Amino acid sequence: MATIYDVARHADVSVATVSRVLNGGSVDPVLARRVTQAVAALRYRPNLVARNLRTRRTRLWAVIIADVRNPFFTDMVRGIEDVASAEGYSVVLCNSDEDETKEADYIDVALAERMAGVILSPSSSRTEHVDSLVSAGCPVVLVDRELDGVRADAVLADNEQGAYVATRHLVEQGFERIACVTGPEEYSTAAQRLSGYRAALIEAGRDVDESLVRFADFREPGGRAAMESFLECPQRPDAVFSANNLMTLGVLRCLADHGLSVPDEVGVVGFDDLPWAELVRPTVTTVGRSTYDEGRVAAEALVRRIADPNAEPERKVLPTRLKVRESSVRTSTER
Amino acid sequence: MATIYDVARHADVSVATVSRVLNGGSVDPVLARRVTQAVAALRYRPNLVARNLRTRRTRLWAVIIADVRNPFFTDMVRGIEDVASAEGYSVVLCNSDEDETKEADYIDVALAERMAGVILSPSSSRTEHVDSLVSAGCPVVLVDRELDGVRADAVLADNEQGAYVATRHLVEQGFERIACVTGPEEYSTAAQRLSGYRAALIEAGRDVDESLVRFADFREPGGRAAMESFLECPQRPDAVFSANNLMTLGVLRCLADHGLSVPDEVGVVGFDDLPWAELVRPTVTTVGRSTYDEGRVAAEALVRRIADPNAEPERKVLPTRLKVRESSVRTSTER
DNA sequence: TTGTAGGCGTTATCAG
DNA sequence: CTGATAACGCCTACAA
Repeated sequence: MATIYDVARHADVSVATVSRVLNGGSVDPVLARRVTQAVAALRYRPNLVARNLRTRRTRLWAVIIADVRNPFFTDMVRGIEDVASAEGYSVVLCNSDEDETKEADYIDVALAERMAGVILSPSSSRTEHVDSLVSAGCPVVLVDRELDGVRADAVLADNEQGAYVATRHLVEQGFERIACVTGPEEYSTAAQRLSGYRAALIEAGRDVDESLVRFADFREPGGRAAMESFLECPQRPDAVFSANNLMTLGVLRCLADHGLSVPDEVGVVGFDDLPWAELVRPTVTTVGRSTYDEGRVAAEALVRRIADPNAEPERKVLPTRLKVRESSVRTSTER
Repeated sequence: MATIYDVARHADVSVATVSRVLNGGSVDPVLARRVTQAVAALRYRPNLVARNLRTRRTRLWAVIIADVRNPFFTDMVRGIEDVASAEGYSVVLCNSDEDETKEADYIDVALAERMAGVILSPSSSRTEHVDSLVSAGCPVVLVDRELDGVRADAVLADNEQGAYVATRHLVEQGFERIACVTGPEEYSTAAQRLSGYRAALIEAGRDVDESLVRFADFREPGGRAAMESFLECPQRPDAVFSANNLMTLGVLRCLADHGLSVPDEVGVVGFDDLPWAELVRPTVTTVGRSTYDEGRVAAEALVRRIADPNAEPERKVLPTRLKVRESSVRTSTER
């Protein structure tokens, strides 16, 4: 593979001149043309590794997400990519798979490869890995999930409000025993969505029955298992609020397996959109959010952070919107 | 950020010794311990950019996929990641978004960053970008889609066979006018699946009506539009074979919008699994494949290719399996 | 076993 | 404007 020296020799100029035409310094048009031709002739491509070493920076962002199979994250990535590409960065996606160890590994790579910035949706409540990014001076933006005590920008959904509205909707529909399947207790999203659920029940003058709450794993099998366990209760719930899309899928599967009709026997509302929410019968009521925008806003925050490493961290909360569909609406003759 | 020189000074040894304890050379235990302590004290992390430059290699794989929002690709990535991590590589995911330009950009990055290898599902039939990888000596494995005239390993599904079985199934179910929505004409997968569809019709003694074939884009809106156009035909089809998962989603949406019942008015079979195939009513008949294995096999091929850059390229074809569900099965009293 | 020194491919500084 | 040359941080002969 040709180096800048080969090009210089071929064009009969110095490496400095080659570097200048490559990076836009001022250089005699005649020499510039010779260089350009040599570059083409030798199929020369600058070695970014060397350039990165010399300039001590990179044009790469690491986006470390908790689950590539979750449409929420992949949709969000689109928003990130668009901003990144407009700003001249390339995005590499890393899938931590809700695994703290993998997350730590990718953070190490991002740090060791001196990536220009990191957008992270943490897969653990341990702050040490993120702290290592922050303290190393690597620009980092948290997305979707926040971390207590970490001085970093964060872009989040209005989890509590979204869960509150969803639960209140179930109350208004006349459901009596409303259960909640939330995520791992240590995740901010799980806690906030649970908290919104509780707030709605309390506001309605109901007492919060802790036996109707499950902490699952934000994945499909977890949602399914949680629903399964509800069905074994002596007093089975007549409605469920599920705190993310994948678990909603599991809840619906479980209900289908048991031949329970939705919403007549069990009403369902899920946090996060589902690409197929309107295809399922019944269609699924969801708490939607502007996923693409969450990505875009996070990317813009990263751009700002890179430009000004010492700026005060910002915490941006984006609104959610309840999309009422069939799974939560009782037919009027019911009850 | 500390360098290897800082560590050497702190431990009162030479940089060579530090390097040796870091990379496993033989070194006096006493010195080794001093080094380890210095590393910890200074929070030293080797600069991979410098290491990569010096060793002229990387422990990074680029996985360039055509669509992060397609569950097929993200599932496949899991298979790749597992092998990569076992072999000591890190995987960075790049989303070309079915866009030839983005794909070219990511290929450039992979090349310029001197990544150890690339797994690619091409977003175009142009071979020049892939050729630039191959001719630069970068190990590359094609996955899902193959490219004519490119000397690279490829891991594929048995597209023709899968499409053939799917279509034959529709024939056997008594559907008369079976349509096909395939992908962009230049993609091997689109062509092979169309070819399997045709083969089944011909075998059944039917003539292939080209007005029942659409070349869409492998995305949801494309599938929807294609189905829409079928419905405007004077002789509307009574069944559809859709050549990928996202387009199947679009087809189903279109059918639902028009209030057409599946499978009684229109039978549906889709290539690729759908995570929610069994949740939709009716459940969806699909041509499933072992997605995780495709990723695993591709990764293993890459490992082999890295070990032996001059090995003869291999072309691996993995089987598919028809999963018959409700969307393609006519009730016996029908017709 | 240990240390010295050269070089990986660029960019940046400084004379000319 | 152009061209030598010194870093960037690390690994690795080679010599001790």
